[in-house]
Amino acid sequence: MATRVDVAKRAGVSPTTVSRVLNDNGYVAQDVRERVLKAIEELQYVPNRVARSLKMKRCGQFACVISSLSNPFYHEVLMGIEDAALQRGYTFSLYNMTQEKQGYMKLILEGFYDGLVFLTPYELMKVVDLVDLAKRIPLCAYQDRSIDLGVHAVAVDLYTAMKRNVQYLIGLGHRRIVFLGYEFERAEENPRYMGYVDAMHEHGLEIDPALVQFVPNLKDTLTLGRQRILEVLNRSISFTAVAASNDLLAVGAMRALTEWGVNIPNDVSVIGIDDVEMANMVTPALTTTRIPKSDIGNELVRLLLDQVDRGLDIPENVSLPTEIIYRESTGPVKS
Amino acid sequence: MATRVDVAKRAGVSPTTVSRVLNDNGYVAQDVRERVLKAIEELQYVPNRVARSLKMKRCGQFACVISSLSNPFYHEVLMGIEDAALQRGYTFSLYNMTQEKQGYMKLILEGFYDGLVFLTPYELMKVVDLVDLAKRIPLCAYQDRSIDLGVHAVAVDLYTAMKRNVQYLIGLGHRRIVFLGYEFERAEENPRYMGYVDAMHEHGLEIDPALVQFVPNLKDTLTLGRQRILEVLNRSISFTAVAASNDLLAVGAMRALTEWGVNIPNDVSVIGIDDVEMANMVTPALTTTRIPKSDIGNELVRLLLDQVDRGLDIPENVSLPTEIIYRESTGPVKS
DNA sequence: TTACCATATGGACTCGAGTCCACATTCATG
DNA sequence: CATGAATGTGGACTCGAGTCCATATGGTAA
Repeated sequence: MATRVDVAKRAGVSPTTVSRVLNDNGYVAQDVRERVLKAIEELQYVPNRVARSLKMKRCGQFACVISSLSNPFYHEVLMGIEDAALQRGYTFSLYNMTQEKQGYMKLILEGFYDGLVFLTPYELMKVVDLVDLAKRIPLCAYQDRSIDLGVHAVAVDLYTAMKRNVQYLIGLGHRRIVFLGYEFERAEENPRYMGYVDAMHEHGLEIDPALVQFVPNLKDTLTLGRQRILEVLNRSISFTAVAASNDLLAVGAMRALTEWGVNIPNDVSVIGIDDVEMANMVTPALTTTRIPKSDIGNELVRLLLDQVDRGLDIPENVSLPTEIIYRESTGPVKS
Repeated sequence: MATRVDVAKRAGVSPTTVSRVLNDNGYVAQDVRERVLKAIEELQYVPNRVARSLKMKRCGQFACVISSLSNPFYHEVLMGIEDAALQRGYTFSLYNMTQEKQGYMKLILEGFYDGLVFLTPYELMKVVDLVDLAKRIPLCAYQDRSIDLGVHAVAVDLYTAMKRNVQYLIGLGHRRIVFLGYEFERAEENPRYMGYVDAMHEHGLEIDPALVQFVPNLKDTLTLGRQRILEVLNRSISFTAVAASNDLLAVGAMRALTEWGVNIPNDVSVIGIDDVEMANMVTPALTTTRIPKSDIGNELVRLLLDQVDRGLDIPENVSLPTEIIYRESTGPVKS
């Protein structure tokens, strides 16, 4: 690999001048500039980013920690991150981190990254201790809880999202609505569950424990959704709608219903949250609340670079809006 | 951030000694070692990987170029890559590259990566000119064609995979078998298509052009699969089985069949290739040929590090075995 | 003519860690 | 006791690029 010195020799100038040409600062005579550019061309010279990083104390790279590549929700977020990052000359590394694999945390602190994006469930953030980490490296996170993480964060208002979904179902005449979602240690930190509860209460509807189906926060979301609804069906609990916490759970629910010969949406309506690609693929197409996933990615990068460039210290919290996408899986209650 | 010099000062030794303690080479007195370790602990010192990389001309990182995160096939490959890489102390950056975004190629050559893994369709590899690129940086690729890329590559024998699938269908009594897959410029470079053709011919079956359904190599594989099969159904072309080139196409086909009220596998059998997670999620569960995806990731990393560590120059080609996973979407022809 | 400023170029130091070499010790062996 | 090997430590240079400062030339205004 050719270095700056090689280029300088070939062009008959000093390395300093080569730098000036490359970074376009300081004075360089036109003919010298051309000679240097020619030498660069001939030697196929590409400046060494490692050396540059050492000097500049900025390496133009950040790490992105996720915990499951197979969750399609994160794909679009990642695309948003990549777009925003590359646009500003940043690249990013992907860490597929789980509770067991935290050893890699140290790798991340080795100065190879200007910042860190956390795209993992809250459980993992808690274990890692984000606040402490943020003291050592610029950091931001996406989170789906209604709590203050104490670090720069992007969130969407899932409380409103779920509440709106349930209100919509109630508006269609549904009364026996199954909640399908994750269980948090503290219910009040669970925006989706609270949205469900409040929407029901505001319409004078009781919460029937039999209709509240919690699912552990594991990999196989689709299967888990199917299992919960199969159980409800097996226990002959009556219901006319399912409000799922995400699209994978909703699709799992749809699969269970289809297996039982239950028609969607004539017998039971199903609504999700996220609007992943699959939501528009299944039959019937899933009505769901769209989360602006690539916007989340963009905001995460913006928050990160704000810290890197301007050294912002006070944690900023961004909340992004959502909207219902009406498709075929929901309909009025048949009398 | 504390540096080696800070640690040295605090421990009352020279930076050289700190290096010796860290890398565990050369002689260090026991009490000195302990003092240094204590200083490291107190200062929360982490060696700077950028500086180390500059000196060592090895940065412990490679880039992985893919062209679609949403293709679930690559997830497991990526996991395999990550596992193998992190195990050897390497991290990797993800480049979600498309034909339009090749500008990033230059970023990759800036010495920030020890090697490059290509996980993209052949079309992109061709445009980028892998052979030329391989002269500048260690490189390896996963490919799904029966051609020699001229660089280190991992492949699976898709010809045999498809041929075995079709033979299996023929063994179940099927004669009118739809081929659903991508179209290559040269058919002889299309292992899946050739496998289909040869299996048919070996059983004395003609290739009916109406049964050969090519699909452009675009993002929305699932939808495209559905569309092709819907068209076959609309044109009242008779068939009793679909041999799809991958699981997404197969699932798309299943969706089309279900929409038409065609029973799987009683009326039509469907078989795929890949065995992505979704294959076991759909109803009925998809019979498919499993491709050892995480093994592919492992092999790719091995090939890459062989080059980095031992400077292997002669392109090595690895081929991995496959097997049929029998599930519910295939069955004998009903008379 | 002198003074000053814009233009143009190179020297030398720096970033943080690795490493060769020089220089002290200490210890065992002939 | 002398010699050499094993042990222990630090100085100085290096990796490749950025940048401050010194220097040189040309031009213009006082």
